[in-house]
Amino acid sequence: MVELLGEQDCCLSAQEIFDRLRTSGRRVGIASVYRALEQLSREGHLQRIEVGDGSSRFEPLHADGGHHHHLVCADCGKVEAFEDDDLERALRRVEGRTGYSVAAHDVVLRGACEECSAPTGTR
Amino acid sequence: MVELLGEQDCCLSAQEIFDRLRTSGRRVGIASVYRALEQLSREGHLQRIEVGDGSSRFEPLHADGGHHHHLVCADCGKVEAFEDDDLERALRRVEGRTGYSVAAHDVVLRGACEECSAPTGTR
DNA sequence: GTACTTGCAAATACTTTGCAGGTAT
DNA sequence: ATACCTGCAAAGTATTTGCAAGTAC
Repeated sequence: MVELLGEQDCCLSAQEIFDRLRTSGRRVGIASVYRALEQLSREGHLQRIEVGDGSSRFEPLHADGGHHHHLVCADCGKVEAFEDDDLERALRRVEGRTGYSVAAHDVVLRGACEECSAPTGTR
Repeated sequence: MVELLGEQDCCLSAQEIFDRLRTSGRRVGIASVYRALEQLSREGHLQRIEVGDGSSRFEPLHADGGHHHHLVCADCGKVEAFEDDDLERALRRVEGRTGYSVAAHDVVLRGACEECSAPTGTR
């Protein structure tokens, strides 16, 4: 299961992980998936992310420092990743001002994706 | 209930709203709270926010354009608001690049608040 | 044997829905 | 009367926990 997560580049929900493990033939229980996810995020290998679909998603924190945020289509539910150095810099500046020791940050942009926002006649 | 929400400057969970209404003597059901919240966010008066505590929070969108994000203490669960123009600018730039018509954005910083991160001996 | 991990089922938490009773028109 | 809104209780979904069985030492 750790291997499976490592292969993913973007966030997965617990249910998606469970389904993939099952499809790949492993007889696991959903409880073990949650247990593993909880442990891995406690250890700092995963970040828990909420995109507003009612469930948590989990994403591996790549050791190479690459770091991204999410873009969620309010219409079709698709989740995409993006990264932006300017944004990261602005975040770090804010974090410094807060008085908190900020351990993680999370940015979600919500809107209509190109397909879903295509004006009538474009397709 | 609309009045109650209007008085709040930061986000409340459905349960908190329910409790306040009950405390203030109104005999409402939790279902009506959820129904009102759903309607108000559909109409664009409220923004739904997830801070990772397992429940949704709702926050009035003030007509005056003031707009803030959230800082969550990973330890005690406290939620505070902050705003930063630089961050907003960076977000708008990213939004323009995405190809999405971004309707809302949401930033959550997670970490230990000043009290919870106080080094031993400071209290 | 003990200690640890696992899958299943039951329990819990948050949210939504069905429905009967109430109010307004 | 019809149409709409409400509270309660039941249902639904996501997540967590208890426990018996399995594995490693």
